Formats: sequence, C-alpha cells, structure tokens
Amino acid sequence: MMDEPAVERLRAAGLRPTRQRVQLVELLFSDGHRHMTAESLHADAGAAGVQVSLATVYNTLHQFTEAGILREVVVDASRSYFDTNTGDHQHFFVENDGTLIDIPGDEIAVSGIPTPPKGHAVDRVDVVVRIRKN
Amino acid sequence: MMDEPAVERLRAAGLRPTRQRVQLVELLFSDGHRHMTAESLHADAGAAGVQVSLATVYNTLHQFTEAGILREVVVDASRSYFDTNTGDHQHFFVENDGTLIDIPGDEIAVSGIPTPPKGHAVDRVDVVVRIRKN
DNA sequence: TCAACAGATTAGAATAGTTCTAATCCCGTG
DNA sequence: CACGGGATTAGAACTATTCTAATCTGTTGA
Ligand SMILES: [Mn+2]
Ligand SMILES: [Mn+2]
Ligand SMILES: [Zn+2]
Ligand SMILES: [Zn+2]
Repeated sequence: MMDEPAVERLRAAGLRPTRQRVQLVELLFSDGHRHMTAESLHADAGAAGVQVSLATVYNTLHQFTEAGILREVVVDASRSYFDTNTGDHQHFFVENDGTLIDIPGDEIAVSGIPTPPKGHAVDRVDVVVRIRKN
Repeated sequence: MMDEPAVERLRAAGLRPTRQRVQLVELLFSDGHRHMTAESLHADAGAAGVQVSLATVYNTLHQFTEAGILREVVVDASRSYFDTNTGDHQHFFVENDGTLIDIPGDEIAVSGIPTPPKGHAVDRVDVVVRIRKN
C-alpha cells in the first residue's frame, strides 16, 4: 500500500489519517524535535498553509500525547507545552521568553529519590532547570 | 514594641501588617509547612473564620512569594501551587488527587546538568516525581 | 489625637487558555 | 457510491487568574 510516512505513523498510533492530522504530523515530525504550545502550533500551521482550527489543534495534541507520539511538559502554570521528543530527557526552561531546550537523558541524573508512599508508584521524574538571560 | 510574630514577619518582609495579611500569616505559618492553591487557601481561611477576598488571597500569595516567605511550585499546567517551605527541597506530586509531598533537599540530588547556553544563569532546579495511587 | 495620604482590600468585570457543544464534514467499509 | 461513525469546526462556555476603580485602613507627623 506504500502509505506516506505521516499516514503510517497515524495508523500505527491507531488514529485515522485525516487531512488535518496528516498535515500536523508532517509539520511536527519532518525536521528534528520541537517544543510547542497549542497557540504556537496553530500559528505555525497557519504560516505553513495548513488549515486547521484551534479546537482540532487541542484535540490533536491530546490524542498524540495519549498515543505516545508527543509528551506534555509542565513548566509554566499558565500554559501547556508539548514535545515531539518522547525519549528520556529533561529541560532547560528560559523563563524570560518561555523557551524550552532539551537536556539529553544520559547527561543528567537524579539520585536519592525516596520510596513513594505505600500504594503509590512512580510515573515519571521531571527535572526543569530554570534559567534566565542576563 | 513587642509585636506578635506574624506582624514581625510581615515587617521583616517589608509588607504592611494589615488584618488580612496578619491572619493569613498565622494560618500559613502556625503549624508546620503546607502546600496550597489560591482556592484552597481561600477556603481554609473561610473555614478558620478569616474574612478575606479571593483577590486578596491572590495578591498576598504573589507578594509573599516575591518577598521570599513562600515559593511557587509548578506541577500542573492549570493551577498554581504555593509552598510555605522555601528551603532546598523537591516534591512528589500525586497526580490522582493533586497533592504535594516534600522530598528533603539533602536526600535527592541532580547531577550532570549541562552548562546553560551562553548569557544564561541557572535560577533553580526543580524535580517533580509524579506518582499515582494504584 | 487625628487629618491626610499612600497603600491595601474588594466586588465584580475582564482576560486568556482550554474545553465543550452540536452542527457539519469526511474517511473507511461494503 | 452510500452509509455510518469518527473527526472537524465555530463559537459558546468554563475556569483560573488578573484587572479596575471604588472604598477602606495603617501610618505618620502636626
Ligand atoms: Mn491537558
Ligand atoms: Mn503567577
Ligand atoms: Zn524536550
Ligand atoms: Zn514543599
């Protein structure tokens, strides 16, 4: 059948390859990893000639996150960030301009995490190194 | 002059000891450390008979944070958390119920943080261990 | 002691990010 | 090619937070 890679990727994730999803996948995964916000992705889509509503951008970000092809990064209490890099890594967060920079997972390490309270399991360990321009 | 401790603390922080601030300080610092949300603090204040508007709770949380007697903890993209423990420590975040648990700063350690990009300085390193009830 | 003023509080309106609704659309199957 | 269920969408709704502008109160100096 030789589907395009974007269509492949959606099928693999169990998502119907609609025009919007295919174009968003192409935008997101064609050229290295990227960090985004719903608004920033919607703007980038518009700039790239991809016609998609903000509601669909939100839906898509959540579906992709659930499907494991995106991950959510919590660094700011007022905005959700998403990341095309779902591998083991952490972040610098530039507080001045709201920018994220990857820290490879094999460079950084967290030690001495106590045993979680009884009946709880660790889901994920997030490190955010907050930096500022000076 | 022998001011009450709450009044002392506010003076030391350069804040006028108004009725609302004094009562909030008493609520916040009388009995061990606590984590809170603007809404939860407003509710607790009400329950304790402290009459204060939600706007003042928000103002106060931000002023206290700026003054260094509270710190903000970013764990959830949709709500701001504050912490009376301003010392060196990290958190478990129970994703099921939105609860925070302290991890003492001398138990946990982060190593291998790369040098920040030129012209940037590290402000703080935050670790969030996300856990869930099972 | 108290007038006066700057800072603080407040109710309610406004804002911003996100989610919801319910009407329309379109992908996949037969 | 018709159909059915999932997907998209505009716009309304929602929620946390901030703003506004009127009122109040802590502080100070006469
Ligand atoms: Mn979300
Ligand atoms: Mn804030
Ligand atoms: Zn990343
Ligand atoms: Zn804490």
